[in-house]
Parts: sequence; C-alpha cells; structure tokens
Amino acid sequence: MVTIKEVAQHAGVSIRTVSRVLNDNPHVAAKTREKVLKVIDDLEFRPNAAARYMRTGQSQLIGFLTDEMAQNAFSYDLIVGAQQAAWEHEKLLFLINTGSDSEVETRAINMMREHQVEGIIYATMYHREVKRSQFPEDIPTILVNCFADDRSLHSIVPDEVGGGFLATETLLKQGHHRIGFVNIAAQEPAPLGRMKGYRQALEQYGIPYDEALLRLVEDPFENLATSTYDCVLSLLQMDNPPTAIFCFNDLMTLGAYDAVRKANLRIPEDVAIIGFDNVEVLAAQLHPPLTTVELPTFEMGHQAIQLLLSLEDDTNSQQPVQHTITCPLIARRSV
Amino acid sequence: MVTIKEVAQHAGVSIRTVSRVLNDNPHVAAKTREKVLKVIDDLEFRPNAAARYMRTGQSQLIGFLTDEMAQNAFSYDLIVGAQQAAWEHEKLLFLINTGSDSEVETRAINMMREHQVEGIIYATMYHREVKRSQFPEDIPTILVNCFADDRSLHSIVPDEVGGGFLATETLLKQGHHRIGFVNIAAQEPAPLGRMKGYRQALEQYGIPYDEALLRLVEDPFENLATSTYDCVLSLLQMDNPPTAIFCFNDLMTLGAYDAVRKANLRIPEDVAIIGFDNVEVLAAQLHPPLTTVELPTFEMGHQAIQLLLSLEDDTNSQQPVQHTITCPLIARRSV
DNA sequence: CATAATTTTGCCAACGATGGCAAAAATGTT
DNA sequence: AACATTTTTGCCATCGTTGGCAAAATTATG
Repeated sequence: MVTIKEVAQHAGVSIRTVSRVLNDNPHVAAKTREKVLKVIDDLEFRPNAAARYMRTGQSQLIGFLTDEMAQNAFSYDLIVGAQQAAWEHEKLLFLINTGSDSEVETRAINMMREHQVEGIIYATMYHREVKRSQFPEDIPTILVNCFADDRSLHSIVPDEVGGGFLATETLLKQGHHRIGFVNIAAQEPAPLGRMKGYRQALEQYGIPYDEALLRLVEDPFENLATSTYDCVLSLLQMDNPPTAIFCFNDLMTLGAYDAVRKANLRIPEDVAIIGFDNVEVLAAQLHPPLTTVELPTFEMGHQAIQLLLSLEDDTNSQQPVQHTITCPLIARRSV
Repeated sequence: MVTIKEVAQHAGVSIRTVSRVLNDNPHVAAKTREKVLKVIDDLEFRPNAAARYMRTGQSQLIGFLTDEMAQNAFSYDLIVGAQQAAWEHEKLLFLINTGSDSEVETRAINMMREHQVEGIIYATMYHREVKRSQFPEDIPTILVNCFADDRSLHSIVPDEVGGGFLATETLLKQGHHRIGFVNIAAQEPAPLGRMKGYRQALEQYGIPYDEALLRLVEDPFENLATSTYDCVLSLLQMDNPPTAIFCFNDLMTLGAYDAVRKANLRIPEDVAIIGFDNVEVLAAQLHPPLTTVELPTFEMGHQAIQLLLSLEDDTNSQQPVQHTITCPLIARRSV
C-alpha cells in the first residue's frame, strides 16, 4: 500500500507538503501542488483513513443497527436511503443486524464504539418502543421506526394517524360511506394509530363509526393473507356490506383481492380496496394495481442520517425530537 | 474516550502490560491480569480499532457493494447473510449501494480502499457478467450473483440449470406431461439456464420438447404479472393445454394465479403452478401457497464472506472458482 | 541593494495501540 | 547463600497522517 511518504519522495517534497495538498491547504505553490497531484495520480495513492482518524478524530463512520427485520422490502429501502444520505456526506455505513438478541446488540454497539463511529442509527422492523438503556450516552443516536421509552433520543417515525386518515379520506372522497377496516390486533403504534386516523376521518366526514365494519387479525401473523381473506369475506357477506375496505397493510390486500373475487365482485367497481406500506412487488403487480398509502422507508433512512449529521454541526444540543414522517397516497386503480 | 494509557495509570502498570492483557498474551501474572481486567471493566475501556489497525495492519473491515438492487427481498437477505457471516468472524461490513453509475462505483471502491478493507464483496441484482477491470487487483474480491468476463475472480452464483431442472422434474414426478414455461426473453444466465434445465428434465423423462408450450415475456418488465397473465391465459386456451406451468419467477405467478382463476380452473387440481426465487411475502401468502424453487440468497451472502475469509488464511493463492449454489425446492401447495 | 514582509516549505511531535528487546522480579538448583 | 533460569514487566520505536512552529525562499518596499 503506497503511503504519503512515498508520494513525497517521488515528488521531491516533504510529506507535510503532500498533506497540505491533500487537505487543500492554501499554503502551497501552484506548481508544487500540480507536481504532487501528478505523483498521487501516478502512484494511485489513497490516504489511509485510519491514520487520518488518529490525528483528526474524525472517523467518517456511522453505525447502522437493525433488529430482526422483515422479509419485506421495508428494511432494504431504509438501508439504501440511509446509505445514500451517508454517501452524500462522504460517510461510510456499517451494518449490523442484531436479531432480537439483546446480547448481540450490546456487542454490536461495543464493536461500533471500537471503530469510533460518529453516530448510531437504530432501526426496527415494526413501529415500537425501545429501552433507552440499551443505547450509549456518549454517541449520538437516532431511532428509526421506534422511540425511546423516556423520549430522550431523536426518533423518526411514520405518521400512522395521518396515514390512516389519508387512506380513509381517499375512500370517503370517492363517495364510500360504509368502509370496512381490517386491522391487526396488536397494541402497537401502527394498528392503534391507523385506527385512530380511520375514526378521525369518519368523524370529519360526518359518518358514524360502526364497529360491525371492523375486523381484527390476531397474532401470529404467519398467514396474514388467508386470515384477511376470511375477514373480508365475512365483511362482504354482511346484510349491509361495505363498499370499500381499508387493509392494515399491502400483504393483507392479497387476501382481500381473493375474497372479493370469491364473492364475485369487481375491484374497484363493486368494492374499493386500499392498503398501507406500498410494497412495490405486491402493490404494482396486483390486478388491478393497488392504491395504497406509502410507508416512506427510503425517506426515513435518508432523514435519519441527515438528522444525525446536523446534530454534529449544531453546537447547541437541541432537545430530542420525534420526527413524524408523512405517509403519502400512491393512487393506482383499486379505488 | 478512555485510552489504554488511562487504564494503565489506574491499574498502576505500564501500557505494555495492558496491551498484553488485551491480546491474551501469556506473559502476564494472573494477579496483574485480574487487576487490569477490573479497571478495563470499571472504565468501560474499548480498544481503538483504528489505532490497533495502525500497528497490526488488520482492519477487520469488509466492503459490500451492490449495484442497483431490486425492490424484492433478494437484496436484503443477501446482505443479512453476509453480515451474519462477518459477525461470526468479528468483522464489520461496510455497505455501499452504487446504483448503475460506474463512476460512483469507482469512488466507492476508492473509499473502501482508504478505509483499508480486507476484501470486497460485489453483489448484483440479477445474474450477469461484469467487467474485471472495474475491480482492484490488490484487494481480494468475491462476486455474488455475477461473474467476471475473464473468470479471474471468485464468484458465487445460483445453479440456474439445476433449479430449472428441479422445478420441471417436480412437475414431471407428479405425472404432468404437458408443462408450460413462461420465461423472460432476456439473454441472461437466469432465463437461459432455467430454460436449459427445463429441457434437460423433459429429455431425462422422455418427454419431447414442444415449443408451443413456451411463452416469453419481453423487456421492459414493469408489469410482469400482467404480461404473465396474458401468457398463461393463452397457454390455457390452447387445444391441448398444459396441466402445469413453470414461471420464471414468483412475481409472475401472481399473474398466473389470476389467469388460472379467470379460466375457471383450480390450483393445483386442474393446473399446477411452480415459481422460482421463493420471495416469502408472495409465495407463502398466495392462495394456495406457492411451491417454488428457492434462490438461496442468505446462503449466497453467507458463503461469500466465508470464501473471502478463507482466502486470507490460505497462503497458496488458489485459482478463482465459480461456486454454484444449489437452489432447493420449497414445497407448498400449488403443485 | 539591503531589509522587511510574505509566501512556501520542512522538521518534529502527536494520535492509540502493539512488538522487540532488555531489565527487574520471582523461582529453581546446587 | 550464590548463581542460573524462568517469568513478568517496562521502555522505546513504529504504523500513516496532520498541526504547530520555525526555517527557507520569494516578493515587496524604501
């Protein structure tokens, strides 16, 4: 591996001068600079980041931790979003997937500390609360899709209520008055928030909430689509069936589509379907393509890094904030 | 950040002794070791990886590059597989997603070089050939899901032919003699290989190849499922229709399912469907659950790291090898 | 042309760890 | 008890880079 020393020798200058060239220090004659630059290019010299860190204390490294993430595209987009933002700032992203093992998590954080990361991003598979105590006090940390029990860390979460509202409003605007909602039973921010948004939208449009239109899928979720199939079928077989159905997520709409077909109805003419998440492989490929509310995962990953880096600049340690990201509507043809 | 020096002071020993404790050097008295260990624990000391690298030359870092990866779970599993293997060897994984921009790729490789990675993994979205010249000569590199034009790099690729054979054989064993194949038109290893496997299986079972049972979906693939829907429908409307259909990938089976239903037939009683990839969100959730051939992405990522690290140990620079990974059958209920 | 002011350059120390080597301490042998 | 041997410990240089400071070279000024 070629070092700054060799560059200096070849260029006939001191290493200090080469260092100055590397760091765009103005105190170097144009002619010298050019000469050095040429040698750097010829030798394909790259400064050693570790050595550089030793002097400057800037590692340019960010740790990205994930708990056991879903098979769905959620995780990947989030990582790519973060990676892209990191790239824009010339930072490098370390990835560790910890699973649900908290001991692995501790070791992972230690490893990141050893490698002198400038900050840590912790992303969870589903929107939930995490313990503050898992995370170090002395490294800036941003939570994504989760929040600390004592709210003492910055976090980036989707606007579940707004998304639920938007989905419901979209159906209401199309003139639907009886809107079924297939939710999941877990007591977590996502189902709770979307439910809240659903009810808020109904209220705003003056439609009374009818509990008969609600269905809850219980844990475990192994066969979410099939469970949804049953729910939707029961909804459609009511005396006064809904003309539109809001599914907690896109996966569930697979079952909903099947149920609608089984009932010999058409989408969207007889029954409108709206989902949540916008997982491309499903939503764009269904027949008809699914109208859904997007969980902006790329955006969340991207903003997490932006936020982390803005923290470094700001000397005044601002209060930790819960950043709520708006979930936009992706209109296709199922409504 | 607490350093080895402070540990030494608190323990009343020299830094050399602390270093010995850290590296499990036997030349340190049991009592001293304990004393030092206690201080390390109390001060929550973590050795600085960058400084350590400076002396030892071991960065413990591996670079993971991806081209623009698909929305599907493929990419994520691959990364997790690699990450897990890295973790088992106490290595850290750097992630850079380069997109299709080769300039970004060059810069990414430079960045990895600056950070002294011990090796590079390059993974592509789809099975294809890549240029040797993109990659450095002096850093061990493993290609995943792709191979170098001159075969001068190790690479890990799925056994497309074997997978195509397995899918076809699975149908043949169930007594199907007329097997439709919806392939994609691209001249790439995946469609070509699976086609080859399809024909080999037919031949082995003494069934003549009938071109009328083949359908090709052309690029662009935006609406792959819909294109497949058309293909499958045309297949089912033949005079002598197939009793089983092999789809190039799982996404396409979405369209196939719809077409079979449209034709008022049942899966698997009237028509068997088999896919390829095993993308969980789809395959496990379809109704009935999809029988498919798995693209073992986790395994590929895992093996890539294993291979990379085994290269370091082996002093004799073995010949680059194309490692072909077997694609196993995931039997569900569509056959 | 001498001197002052400015620009350009080079020497040395430092970052936090490890390895070689020799000194100090502990142990074994006669 | 004196010496040889072994175990344990500490000093110093080093990895590749950058920053402080002073020296050298260049340019400006009287």
